[in-house]
Amino acid sequence: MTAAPTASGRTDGPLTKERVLRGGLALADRIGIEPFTIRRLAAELGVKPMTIYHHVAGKEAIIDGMVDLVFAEIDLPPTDLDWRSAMQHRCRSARAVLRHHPWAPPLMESRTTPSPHTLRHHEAVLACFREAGFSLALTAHAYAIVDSYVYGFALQEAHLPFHGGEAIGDLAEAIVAPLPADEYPRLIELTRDHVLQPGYDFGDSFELGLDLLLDGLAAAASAAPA
Amino acid sequence: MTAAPTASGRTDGPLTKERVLRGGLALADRIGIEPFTIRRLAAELGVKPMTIYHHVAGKEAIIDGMVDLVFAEIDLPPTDLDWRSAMQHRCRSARAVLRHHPWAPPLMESRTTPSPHTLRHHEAVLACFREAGFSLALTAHAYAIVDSYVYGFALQEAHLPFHGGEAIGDLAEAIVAPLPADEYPRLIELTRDHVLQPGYDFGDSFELGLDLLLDGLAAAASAAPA
DNA sequence: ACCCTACTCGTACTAAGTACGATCGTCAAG
DNA sequence: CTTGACGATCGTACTTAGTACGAGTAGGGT
Repeated sequence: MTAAPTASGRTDGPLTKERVLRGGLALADRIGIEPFTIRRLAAELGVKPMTIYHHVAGKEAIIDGMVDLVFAEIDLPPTDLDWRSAMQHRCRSARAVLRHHPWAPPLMESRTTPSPHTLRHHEAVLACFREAGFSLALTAHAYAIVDSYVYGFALQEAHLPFHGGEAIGDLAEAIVAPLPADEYPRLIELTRDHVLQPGYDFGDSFELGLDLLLDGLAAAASAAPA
Repeated sequence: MTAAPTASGRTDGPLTKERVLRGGLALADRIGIEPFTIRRLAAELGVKPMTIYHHVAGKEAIIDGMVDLVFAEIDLPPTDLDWRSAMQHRCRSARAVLRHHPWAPPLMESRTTPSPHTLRHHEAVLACFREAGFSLALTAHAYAIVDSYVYGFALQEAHLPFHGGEAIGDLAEAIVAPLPADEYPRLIELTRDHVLQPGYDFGDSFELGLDLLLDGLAAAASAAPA
């Protein structure tokens, strides 16, 4: 057992599971999940590939651990707010976190072995709904609906080749330009007259959709309370 | 020699791009996208691996083509319905299609080279909103929001190890049983008293969430028309 | 008969995951 | 100080996968 794993920002010393996972997170953030390999992670950590296998069971275990670290970054719904504000905070946090880990969204729902932070997160979200008076059935619906939206939005955002409303022109232009204008008029119209206009930001849609869902859930909850 | 070269009964004739893609679709539906390999696809098609490369550019091109086939299966919003019914129909169709191709959701948004059916689909969706009087800005929002929800829901559904409300018990039980009851009370409560109850179906949440979004968009559209 | 073209495939190179066993640093017991 | 045990590290090599290269083969047109 490795002693003294206390320091969080330590870069030297013996390799630990912690350092493997944090290194993996940094590497995936930098190069994405597809070219993420054990060999590259080993290079990132300054060790040889097989060294890693003495701290984790394999690549899958590394991915599992990295996903759990991502869940750990997402704020839980604050317990001192009304449920709507709390969920809004949690969903905004999730989106912000997932923007920094674009590789994560497709993986977060595909892990079948639950990890501690993941479980704690789900527990807190469920508690938020239940303590607001949501029935079990409505809680299950709300849980599925809100997560679908947040992950789906994050998934789309992750695959956009631009961020924050700049540098969008190149790609959108490159995609739309060669299209026959008479075949895809709406697509071209939207791109040229809206997406390519200054100030456009795909992410602006997030708040609107989240508001629609939370408003709708609030109405459903008051229509059929516990 | 071109006729029936192999013993196992499969469609004969020379290999075509069409047959490669359809075979890939069938293979991915059967085994998933992770173990999907050129060699396995070749075996599925009754051919040697390198033969495939004379019909498609590479594995990426195969995935692109398969994703486009999936888009082709999704109904376009019918033009003879009001926009809300049309979008509802399109979204239900999308969900139904994606349930048959659980590997597809994470890939459908990551293709940067648009294919014909994909473009036609997006064009039709945009036309549905625009012809209903949605402004460009609201159309962009609606497009992002609805797709986030549909893909996110499909993504979750794809990773559930059960379908249609049966056989859920084994896994849910196996996951929840070893959890400390005092640490995750809400999680256990929801699982035991709702998810494991007869008649529960995760997919039932889809309609509710879709209704909330479409209702909200309708309100937004009438509040701020063209 | 001859060649052109399309189609198929054998061989082999590269990259990646990882099992096996050797090496090495460290430290307690003698 | 020596010794031996143990955990961390790594060299080597096996396996699977994508795919480049070029050889064989079958029809079809001249």
